Amino acid sequence: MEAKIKIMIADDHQLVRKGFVAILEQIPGVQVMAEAANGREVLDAFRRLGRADVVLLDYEMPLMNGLETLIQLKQEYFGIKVIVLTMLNERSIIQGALEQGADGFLFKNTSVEELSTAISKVYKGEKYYAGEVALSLAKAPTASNDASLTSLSERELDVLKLVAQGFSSTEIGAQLFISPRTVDTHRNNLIQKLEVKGIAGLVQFAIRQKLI
Amino acid sequence: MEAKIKIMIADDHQLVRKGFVAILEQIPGVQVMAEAANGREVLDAFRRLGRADVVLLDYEMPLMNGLETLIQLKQEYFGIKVIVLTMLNERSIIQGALEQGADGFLFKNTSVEELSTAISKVYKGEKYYAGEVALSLAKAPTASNDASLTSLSERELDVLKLVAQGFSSTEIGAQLFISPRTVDTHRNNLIQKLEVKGIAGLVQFAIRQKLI
DNA sequence: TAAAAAATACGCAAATCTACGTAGCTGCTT
DNA sequence: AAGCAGCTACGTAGATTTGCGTATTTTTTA
Repeated sequence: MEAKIKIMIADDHQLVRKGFVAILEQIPGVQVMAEAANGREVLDAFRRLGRADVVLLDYEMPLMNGLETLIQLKQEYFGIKVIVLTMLNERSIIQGALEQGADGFLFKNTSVEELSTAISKVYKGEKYYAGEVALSLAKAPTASNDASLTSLSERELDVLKLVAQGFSSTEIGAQLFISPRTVDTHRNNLIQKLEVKGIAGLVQFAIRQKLI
Repeated sequence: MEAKIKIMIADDHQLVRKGFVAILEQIPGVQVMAEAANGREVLDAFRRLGRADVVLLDYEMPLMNGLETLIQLKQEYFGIKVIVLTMLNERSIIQGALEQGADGFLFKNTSVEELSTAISKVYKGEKYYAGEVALSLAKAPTASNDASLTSLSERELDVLKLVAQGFSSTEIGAQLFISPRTVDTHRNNLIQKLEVKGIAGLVQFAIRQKLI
């Protein structure tokens, strides 16, 4: 009999996480090695208990989200297999995960069978992406999805957050110790970069990116 | 030996739902009678399979969310016990559920033990609310939480939606066939009613209320 | 290292928003 | 019928946003 596939699970919602554990324990050939409520706990667990074969990462997590965790894991543990799970079908999430070398990508509305398939494939060194992944990537990337946060400068991010919180240019200038006119420039550049309409569009973007 | 508690589960994410099933099946005295991906499926299942003892409703669901389902169930099935589950710790959600007679209220980061406790208590006719519930309700309701949508007029809602989408007063006036000044008035009344700062605050409110 | 690109900062004018008021009209309740 | 709430409309004045330029500094790239 072969050794079981050692799995580590990260999801911030305890009930959901325990649910995953319960599901996985019903899959033969799989062994849940550890659980974590966020990315940091995953790294801690690796240091304490040694490496897992496959890591199941929920994307939406506090402290350290799925993408950040994926990057760290791939960097520190050569050959580690990671499957990213998410509830949100958003191009930016998918793209980020795939760029960082996620071995699998699934949505939370997939079946237990698909999860099982993904785990064994990924374990064998293959990739497994849910069908919706290709669909989402096929969609022409709009600036607001594509440019996303990475294309914004530090300063622009500062300004964006404050704008989205309802501060005026004058107030923001005072907080950042820059001229209100400079704040205007940043705001305008943001509006252009993100291809949105006015302050309202910026607030929408900020909220969707969970900046506020 | 007593009859098992018949439970119905509703959650739109298949993997999460299956996880709940797996968890519940490990709890003695409990029997999962049916699953549903949304509120409508719950009502269908009741009609097809008869009533469950306890219904576990995820709040966030498409087609018919937890609150709407709760209302329907309480209306059509006297004495039915319902536990509402959610990921979001938001006063409006909690308040709505309790007002509509939810017998239990839990967050998705509770433990399996607490879930088990809640189910058996609720089955016996008692109420079970997670500790955070009281905390959230204790927080003084701000206008933006309290006044919420109900205190806004139809026209104000129209204007709010358009403002949040980034249209200017002039554009909105053209769309609604009213003077831009009138749009200004509505916008200003909204800002006052909701006690928010400017357009940014309105957009935030609109998004949180899922108006856009 | 020089050229190019990006980030940062500021000016100006027109459009817009914001915060005050005022006021006629409609539909509903008392 | 009077009272009330909501919708509509307008005015003024100051603050703010927005669109369009320009310039300096920093970073990236060739």
